[in-house]
Amino acid sequence: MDLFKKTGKMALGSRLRLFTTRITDDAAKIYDWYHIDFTPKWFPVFFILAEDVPKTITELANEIGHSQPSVSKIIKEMIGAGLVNENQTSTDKRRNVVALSDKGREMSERLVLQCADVDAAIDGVISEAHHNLWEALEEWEYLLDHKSLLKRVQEQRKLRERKDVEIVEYQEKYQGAFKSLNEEWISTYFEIEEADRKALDNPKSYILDKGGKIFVALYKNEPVGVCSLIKMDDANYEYELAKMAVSPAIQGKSIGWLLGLAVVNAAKELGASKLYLESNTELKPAINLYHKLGFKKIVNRSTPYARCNIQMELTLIN
Amino acid sequence: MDLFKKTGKMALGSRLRLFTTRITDDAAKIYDWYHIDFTPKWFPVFFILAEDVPKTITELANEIGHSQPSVSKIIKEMIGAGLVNENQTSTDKRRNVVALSDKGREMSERLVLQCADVDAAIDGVISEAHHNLWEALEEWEYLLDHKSLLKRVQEQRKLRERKDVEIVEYQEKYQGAFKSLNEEWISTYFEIEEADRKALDNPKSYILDKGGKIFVALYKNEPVGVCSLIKMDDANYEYELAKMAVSPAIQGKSIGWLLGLAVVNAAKELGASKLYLESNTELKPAINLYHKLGFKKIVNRSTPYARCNIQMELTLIN
DNA sequence: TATATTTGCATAATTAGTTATGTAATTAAT
DNA sequence: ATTAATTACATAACTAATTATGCAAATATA
Repeated sequence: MDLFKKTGKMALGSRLRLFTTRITDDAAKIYDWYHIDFTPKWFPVFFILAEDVPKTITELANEIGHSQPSVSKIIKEMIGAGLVNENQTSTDKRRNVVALSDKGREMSERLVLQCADVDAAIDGVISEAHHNLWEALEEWEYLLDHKSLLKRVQEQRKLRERKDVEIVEYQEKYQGAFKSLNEEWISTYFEIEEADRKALDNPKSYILDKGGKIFVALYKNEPVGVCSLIKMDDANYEYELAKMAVSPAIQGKSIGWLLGLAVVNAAKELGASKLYLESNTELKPAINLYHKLGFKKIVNRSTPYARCNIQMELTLIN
Repeated sequence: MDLFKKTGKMALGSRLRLFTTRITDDAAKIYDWYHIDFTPKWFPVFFILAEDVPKTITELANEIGHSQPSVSKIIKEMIGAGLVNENQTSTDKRRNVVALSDKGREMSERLVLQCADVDAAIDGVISEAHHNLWEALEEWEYLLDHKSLLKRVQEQRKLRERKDVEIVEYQEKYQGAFKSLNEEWISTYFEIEEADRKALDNPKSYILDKGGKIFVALYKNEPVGVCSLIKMDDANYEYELAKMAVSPAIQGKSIGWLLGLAVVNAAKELGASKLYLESNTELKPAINLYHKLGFKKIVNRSTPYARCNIQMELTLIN
């Protein structure tokens, strides 16, 4: 298929499907040529039963990796072909214990030679090829058991998007973004308070000049998130993490996490021993993020914000 | 799947099927995760249309290697999803020319990033694996185009069966087989004649002592075929190939061919320049075999056998 | 020009699997 | 000893492909 040279690996599934039908079609022809009245799809079930241990439908399904109804149907067909007997003795009347019939056992013997020929033929292809398909399948099964394709794609996306994300220090030109990003989420969930307005309108005098810091997350060079480290006027805490805001349009790119890390690192560099924050339990993703950053809930602090119903701290052991 | 360690390569088809569904299921989850309303089975058709050249149903089917009804259905679904427009201008009213809609083109752009991530993820698996699945598939497609799996299995069977076949020179103990194998086919098609009886009862005096040879084909050490090289008493021909008989139970194992070769080679070794035989056109497989050995039909020879209606010769250019 | 053949496609029926569902038999829990 | 939960399995409905079939349009042929 020339197509797959162009599509890239995205079409792996399609390519596999096409290839699989090709192999299965040939398998059917092979049974035919050996004058063996047999269907490729019976093979896995038949193979297990050829070990001559009676099995239930469900046991067979588990061993061959099919669904139970699939085995149910296959067994029905094989009974029709006289290869299998059902309802072998069992005290449990729910179970349908099946085993090869005499005709089945006889067919099993006849299949041995065919199996040997097919095995040799496939080994032939393998030896002609540079890349071993059989081994590759085994490896892929193992690797995907370990980490699914979905998971791997998710990681790739993160990796790609991280490349587009940059955390920079505040500059005058980001004042608009600093204000609007914060106003967006505050007004969505709560009311904007006087304390907010002061800080958002005058970040320089209210945050930076007092010894705080503001970080801006740029996505493709556009500001999409902000977070500040605010110097506190308190005996217990020197710094507060506050005014964290990420554009809702750009969720799932770890921007909150990166901003949080930047603030925590800045606090460490400034020699802070603890970091404080206040928030609201309604904001579940935010609380989750704070937990991930290592913050723990504390109690009994006063706050100028009405919306605050949870307070947290992070101990920075340098 | 542990099963496949036991079954051997015979279960390649089953293994591939299982693996394919696994990949396809994950692919569906991936589209989902990207919030793209798309089905893996649309991908090949979509990919072709994304080149922005309108195509007919049949053209698409050929390019992606599906049947025409399959594409017909896929297109119907994609029209339903608003990704494709049908009945683009065509003078030929049978043709259904389809192309991406604006929504389809937009989706194509969104898919680019996802494709890149999937590609990278699959490349990741490939780099973790020792055997390259993608390359292996490409090689197998090529190798099976060149020679099908069926053909390869047929060859393996021949090879296996040849190992059980041995051509040996006549010994006294094979006299019974020499007689009965010949009597079997002669009496099936014709009458046993006096000339037959003499040679079959006394191979030593009638064939060997006159400077001829007899070869016996053993299958698993049992005599299943015979053929003789008989010294002739004729100005034109020194040797005749005769009394070729193969047990009907053991057809298709090239035993006739091997016996014929043995006789021809013996004739060459004895320095014969031509080899003669007579037969009956009723015996089509035999005549075919003689042709394959290089014999050509000749005319106007007398023969002691009533059943003979064709005569052939082989020129042995050493 | 009329007729036969070929082509393009939709629709129907089939295949080999899947989930979803219902029911009887068994086991666990009160 | 009931009742609730679980289990084993068959059956039904769905899925993504396939072949088979039929019909209209276009092309070739007489």
